Amino acid sequence: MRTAVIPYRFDKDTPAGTIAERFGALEPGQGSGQVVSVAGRIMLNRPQGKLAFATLRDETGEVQLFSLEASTEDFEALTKLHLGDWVGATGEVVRTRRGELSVQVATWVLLAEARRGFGDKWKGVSDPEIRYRQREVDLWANESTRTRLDIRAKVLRSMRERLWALGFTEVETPLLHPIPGGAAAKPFTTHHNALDTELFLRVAPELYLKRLVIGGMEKVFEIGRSFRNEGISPRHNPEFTTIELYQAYIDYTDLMVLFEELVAGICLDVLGTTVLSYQERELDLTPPWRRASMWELIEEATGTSVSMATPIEQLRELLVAAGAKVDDSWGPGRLIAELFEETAEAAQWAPVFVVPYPKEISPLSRVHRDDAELVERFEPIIAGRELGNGFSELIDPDDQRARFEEQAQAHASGDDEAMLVDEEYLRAMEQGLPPTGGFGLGVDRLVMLLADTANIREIIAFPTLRPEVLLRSVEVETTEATEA
RNA sequence: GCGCCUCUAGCUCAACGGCAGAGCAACGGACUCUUAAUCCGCAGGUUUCGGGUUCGAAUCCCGAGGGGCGCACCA
Repeated sequence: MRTAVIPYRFDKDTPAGTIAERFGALEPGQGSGQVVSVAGRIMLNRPQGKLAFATLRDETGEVQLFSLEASTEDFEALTKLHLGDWVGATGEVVRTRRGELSVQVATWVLLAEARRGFGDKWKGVSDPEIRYRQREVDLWANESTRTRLDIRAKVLRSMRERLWALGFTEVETPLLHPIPGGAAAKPFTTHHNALDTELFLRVAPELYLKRLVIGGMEKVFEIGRSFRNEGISPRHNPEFTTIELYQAYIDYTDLMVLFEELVAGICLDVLGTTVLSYQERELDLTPPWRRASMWELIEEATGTSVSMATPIEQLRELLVAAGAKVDDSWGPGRLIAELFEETAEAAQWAPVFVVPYPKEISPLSRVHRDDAELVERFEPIIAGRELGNGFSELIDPDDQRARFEEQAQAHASGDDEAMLVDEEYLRAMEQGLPPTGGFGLGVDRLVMLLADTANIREIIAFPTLRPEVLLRSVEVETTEATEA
């Protein structure tokens, strides 16, 4: 290995991927007279006696390095580079006799050594253990990994640009909450030493965002992480990204339009079409999406007609017949919602807004203007999965207090996902929340659709895994010796 | 949390009750137009770990650990 000191900077002036476009007209065996500096990783190395070929890859693409013992500095060392080593190289752009556009290296410098390599040079790395735990390896070994992360970045960018264009203000609210609120979920718990107080990682930003609306921010959104202390699955990561959006003076019908337009618009920005292929099946996101009630969809799926007026015993029987558990405390609303999830939800492929929702399972939604048992809430279902949740916000502080108290009672009797009474939020509501519509959207789920992945880990750079146990005793001894 | 599947060289994989192997990477060498270059040579392993059955275990059984999938829960 070369003993030269690794430089602190390198004047890279040409992305590898731009060379083909700029110098495509060169004939085989011809030089361009143009000297460029490229930098990246050695992906393949083909020394051939007194000349050598190597494939250099950077973020933009690949280019061949062509070296000659007679004219390339430190030729011997160049031919001994390892796959994965970072190098910077400077030389004329030429096309070799065999027709490959190349940088004919005059000078070069090692920028980093790859001591570990990147797996099989042809097959790469496929072991999920390595792919998820050592994403840096996966990113280099598998091009599609980079593509998926790029799609995620484009989704976030498009989302922001579209909302900015609509006049929304992006805000940030606390991740550390004194009371977990805004969603039915088990929180992570932590502790602040100086305040000597228990804090929770947020399960949803909802309540803080509505307080900003109370404070006069009429159109706000937040894109960020929430945390739920629940199971991990191909569709669930303990930390996940959502966008929540609130706009004063609009209701749930306006929200559905906003939602479908936003999702379809993002899809158009990222993929150039609103008709995509997901898991080898066509999925058309072109608005408007269907609006349908739970009972309508249940009837379609099962042939059985149900409604909020169906006798509770019958609903219980149907749910048991569908193979689900039934809790005695559940009213008709919860039973119908469970029945829907059990029998009809997974079958919804094309986008559909399930609307309205039972009041019983919606502690933050405003009562439906036409039916006291319902709320003005919807959930968009795409490819069998909930993509989000939205509603006309509950604005009456007295009603909100009553709903919180119901939740707190459920919590006290063992439902550890039920909410608690949030006095801070109730006080804020008493300042006056105008009629407001708000929705949340699972960003990871949306990215999964656009990136065509069935597993959420594929579109999260570093998904949550059980911590790795590395044997470090030798390093610890070294450290102690140094300190002593 | 429960169920099913899986774990062999750095990577990708064979061997499936009878001497643990190949390709790539690595290491040494040859080669003046290669494209997963080619050729010669060399090295690489507590078969995830711990028990058990057996004359003999990577292989069969039990347990532990990591991972994947399904269920549950949700976005």
